[in-house]
Amino acid sequence: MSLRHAVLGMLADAPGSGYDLLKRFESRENNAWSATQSQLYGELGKLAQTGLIEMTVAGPRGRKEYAITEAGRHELREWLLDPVPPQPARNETLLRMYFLGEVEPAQAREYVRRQGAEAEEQAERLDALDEAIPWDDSDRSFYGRLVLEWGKRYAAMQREWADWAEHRIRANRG
Amino acid sequence: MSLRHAVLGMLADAPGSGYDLLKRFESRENNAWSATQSQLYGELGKLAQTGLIEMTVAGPRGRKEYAITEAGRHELREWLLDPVPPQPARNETLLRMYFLGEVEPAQAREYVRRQGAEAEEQAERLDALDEAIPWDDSDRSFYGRLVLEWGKRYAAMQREWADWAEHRIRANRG
DNA sequence: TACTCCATGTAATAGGTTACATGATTTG
DNA sequence: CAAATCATGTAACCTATTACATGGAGTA
Repeated sequence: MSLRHAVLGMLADAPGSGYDLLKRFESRENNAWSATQSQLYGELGKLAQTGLIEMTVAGPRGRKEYAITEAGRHELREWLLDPVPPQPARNETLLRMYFLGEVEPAQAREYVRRQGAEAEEQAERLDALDEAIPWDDSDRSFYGRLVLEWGKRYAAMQREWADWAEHRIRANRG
Repeated sequence: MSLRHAVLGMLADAPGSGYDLLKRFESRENNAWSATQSQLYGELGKLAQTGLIEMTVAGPRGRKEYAITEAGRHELREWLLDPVPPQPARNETLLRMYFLGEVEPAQAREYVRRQGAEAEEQAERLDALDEAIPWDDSDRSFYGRLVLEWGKRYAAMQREWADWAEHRIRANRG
């Protein structure tokens, strides 16, 4: 149940409406978690009901701004220090790799090449993001940068692996 | 809907029962996809109903062995050559990173250190797996090895990142 | 005979996606 | 005033997890 905690964490950073959080999911948080609009509003309702967050400002157009409560902050800290349960791996790109013997080597190569190209694009997006964000000395910036660095390294690893794999397919399968 | 394709792919490799596939998920495929027993049996039923797989042998203890059909193989190939839709990122470990400002620097460091240790264990598991698997010249082995290499590089990247992050926290937060 | 492993299934619940529906406010 | 953006919500459906339930076959 991590959406719950993603929301708590974001509201611990700063209060906001469902609409606000949605945008935060689309930009920064993107790297680590995602949620649909539908899901978000539902979760905000549940969190408010259980008292982990509360509505603080009612704005125009039915805007509801929420803030984390003490109970919510407590829940967030508990979750942060919990041992992370092993995550069920779900990587569709990688899953397909297993079965590429079903298609022509040229198609397999093309598939891998494309993964590499996408990783490169991702690396560029992250570099741009890095330069666009006004980093400061806050915890938010500090830990955010660690996450961004993770993303960069992940993208680089994928690109290097794709290059390697492409050559191997050419050498061994044609 | 990738479980469907994971099952098709595994049955394209070799026929098997739900029980068999479950074990394959737990070992090799582990790196890329996972499924529970419950889900698997349900999916096998649906695939059989739509004719993408068929029961070929009824064994002892109600054992039902399935094989992929021509229609199933066709579906599998189509899926393999489809462009991979962007995957919703869901990485709980990374998600927590964003919010580590909520806890003491020492606790944050410990959290990151633990991630590094787990990555190292994973690397060791993969090395052991590599040596334990009787690789041959088949497509299955060939592409399986590419996936394994991906896993090794991923584990290495995580470990290096964790080391780096740990030092950074110590230097900047205490 | 007891234990382990093989083997399949269902029900309840939770989590996630897509589509539909509606309307206010701001800006050019 | 038209268009873009802000803003929330619901319903239907699909996917995934946990727990429960049952029993056959092989082996020490």
